[in-house]
Amino acid sequence: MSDKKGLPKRSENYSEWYNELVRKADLAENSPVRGCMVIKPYGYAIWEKMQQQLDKMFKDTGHTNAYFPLFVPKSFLEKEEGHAEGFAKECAVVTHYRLKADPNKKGALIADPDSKLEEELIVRPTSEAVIWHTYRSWIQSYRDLPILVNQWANVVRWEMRTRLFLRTAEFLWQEGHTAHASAEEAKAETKQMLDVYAEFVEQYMAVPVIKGTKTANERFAGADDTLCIEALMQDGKALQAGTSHFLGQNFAKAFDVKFLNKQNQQEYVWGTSWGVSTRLMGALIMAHSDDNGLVLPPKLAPIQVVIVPIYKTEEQLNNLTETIQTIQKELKAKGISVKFDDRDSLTPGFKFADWELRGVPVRLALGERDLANGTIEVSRRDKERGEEGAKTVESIAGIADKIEALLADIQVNIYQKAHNFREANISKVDSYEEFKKVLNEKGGFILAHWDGTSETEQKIKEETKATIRCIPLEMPEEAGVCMLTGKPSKQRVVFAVAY
RNA sequence: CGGGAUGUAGCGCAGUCUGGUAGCGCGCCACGUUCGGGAUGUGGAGGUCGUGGGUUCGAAUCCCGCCAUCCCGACCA
Repeated sequence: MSDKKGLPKRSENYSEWYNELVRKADLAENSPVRGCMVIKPYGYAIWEKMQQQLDKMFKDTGHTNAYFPLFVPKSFLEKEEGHAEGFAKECAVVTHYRLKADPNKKGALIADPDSKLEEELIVRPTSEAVIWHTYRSWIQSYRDLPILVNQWANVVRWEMRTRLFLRTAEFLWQEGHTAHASAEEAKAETKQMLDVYAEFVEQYMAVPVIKGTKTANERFAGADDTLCIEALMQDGKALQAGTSHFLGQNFAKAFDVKFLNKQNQQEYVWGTSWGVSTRLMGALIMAHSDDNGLVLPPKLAPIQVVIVPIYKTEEQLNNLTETIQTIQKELKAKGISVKFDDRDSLTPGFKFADWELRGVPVRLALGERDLANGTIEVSRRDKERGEEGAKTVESIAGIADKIEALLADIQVNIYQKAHNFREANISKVDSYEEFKKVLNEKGGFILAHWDGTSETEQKIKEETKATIRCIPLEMPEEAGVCMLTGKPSKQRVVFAVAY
């Protein structure tokens, strides 16, 4: 037993635990380019599962995929004022299209001064600008609407401080961009996609979220309204898991996108955009994992069941292999992904720890003893080592049905644990003193009254680092007074320190 | 962009003060013994000491410049 191979404890250093976990579970690593990451095969497999499910949900709600270019002419970005201001400080800019040998230094390359671009190209920080420019030529009549398009892409935002998955300079995401003939329809779309995100995060990632509206301060640059889902991490900090924006007619006006309505009148198009990114990976990791490693919900685990044979001789392995392959076949028939870990030269103990680290929901261990008894050892990852029910011995007969049920149970249990944690970490406070105290000692979501002004929000942020995560959609109205200014308030809002 | 620190084997580090054959742990390769919770022994491979210059008989070590990275702040849907 050496703890050199173990993770730091969450309780001792949460952020170091996170960093090490991402690395040790083979999810991602830092790249030679500052702020950018290499997503490793195992991490990418999880992202692919997320993509597949989300993509299905988008298509089920009538959307289709398309692809727009990586580069945005600078002039496009200038068109929507709020949008330009919001992103200008973090853009990668392409100025040249050719390299040449450096005359002053052998073997070195420089940007060829003769290849300077007439107009600089911006690596997209988001695609509203290119897409609305394109929509201009796609839309003439109300008959061309709505346009319901999504794209899977990478974007670049030159962040000062980055962390694997949570904030990287380049990240993968999807961005939906829709165009509608009326404000009502666009608003309904905005809400619909928020609901899709919430369903995905809760049902598949097993992470409970609060749906809400962003305050003006936190709103997307160029939107009239931003809806979001907010999740709570195990260290008491909030993570914005997805956003859906009602763009009003802002981009239509900036890019002159009009349509002729049924009354034969020109009208500006109404827009929405919505996105989730590889940051969801961060949410998934932080919401469920423990000091032994990753804990993955079965619905998103690339490997749902791993089988570890326990043997001494090659002959013993051969005896086990037959039974294991039968079990493997039965599980696969049920659509369960199974890995038979027959790596020689690694001890069972090492494999147990290794698969725990990688978050595989169910582990089966089979040895000679089991074979003689017709049994198999079943371990569930959602319970900690030694916890009641973490490990059981089951009969091999009918094992596939049991595992299928177990996977479903794990999915529910993981959600329930995260939900219980969040409920235990939502506090209602009525004074600023209490607010600061709870924030310091406990963290989590804090429900408090706020007078609705940006000044108050700003002041609280400066003094406590907590921001208004959202004005919740599904919480009863309640009269009260702002905890800072004492002015009247009709509803509590959600405060938290955020990632 | 301010403050602090660090660049030595794939990874983590010692060696630098006081210049003199480049080391340790993990990992890797081979073979043996192991194998029901992170095994172990023996042998082996692997290094432009970030980079450019200077001082010196001799530089990882001293001096100057540059580059890069990390941490704290500022910044951040």
